[in-house]
Amino acid sequence: MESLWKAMADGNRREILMLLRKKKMTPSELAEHFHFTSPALSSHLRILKNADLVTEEKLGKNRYYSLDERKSLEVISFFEKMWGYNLNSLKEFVENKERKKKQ
Amino acid sequence: MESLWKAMADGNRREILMLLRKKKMTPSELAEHFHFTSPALSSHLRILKNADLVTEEKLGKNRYYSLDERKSLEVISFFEKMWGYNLNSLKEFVENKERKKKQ
DNA sequence: GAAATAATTAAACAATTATTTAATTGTTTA
DNA sequence: TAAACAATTAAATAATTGTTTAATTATTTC
Repeated sequence: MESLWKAMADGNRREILMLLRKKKMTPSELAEHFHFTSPALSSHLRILKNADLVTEEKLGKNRYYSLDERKSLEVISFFEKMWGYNLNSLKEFVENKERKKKQ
Repeated sequence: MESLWKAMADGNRREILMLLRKKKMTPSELAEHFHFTSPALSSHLRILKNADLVTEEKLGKNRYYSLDERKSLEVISFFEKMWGYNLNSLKEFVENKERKKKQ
């Protein structure tokens, strides 16, 4: 839990996660979107991996990183507990948003 | 958004938030649950306040801190966007959890 | 098997964040 | 109005995190 929050606390790392939403990517591909060196990127990816926010897959000389969905549930349930969102009010929240979208 | 994540990244601050779930509290009351000095506590409270996670209310020589619910929605919708939870799958997630609870 | 590529780890340095001690502000009450 | 209390701000120090350069590992290709 601790490592998850620390991992999310950095804006660059959140951006990496956003980039990984649609497809798995190698560090080289990711690097095109940032200004730091590859060791810096590597370090961010390791932090995300230790927090189970991404998974790593070796293929020849490339490594592919992709989003790991499991952790998001953990964070959402933390927020439920935190703000006294019981499940019903979270459901209401979702439904309200749906209503707004349709307008 | 940035300050929100930074604020949540610290375990002590998350604990403070947990303590504030049920009732508003003064720094002195909060201090009973922690080992750090009051300036340290003060600093954490300021960080939480700047992130709009708590509100402050002055009453005589006391100050009461309470949870500010608004921000939680912001984080939840970030997670929705991030993990491609569209609202329906979030609703499903909620409903699955409800089902499990009833068993 | 040498050269090129992809990515990492190690070590040093820079920057940020957290904690403490000391001093200060504002409020109550004797 | 002086003493006590609640909490804060300021300044210094300690601890953690992030970034860089340099060296290393693993894989492919010529």
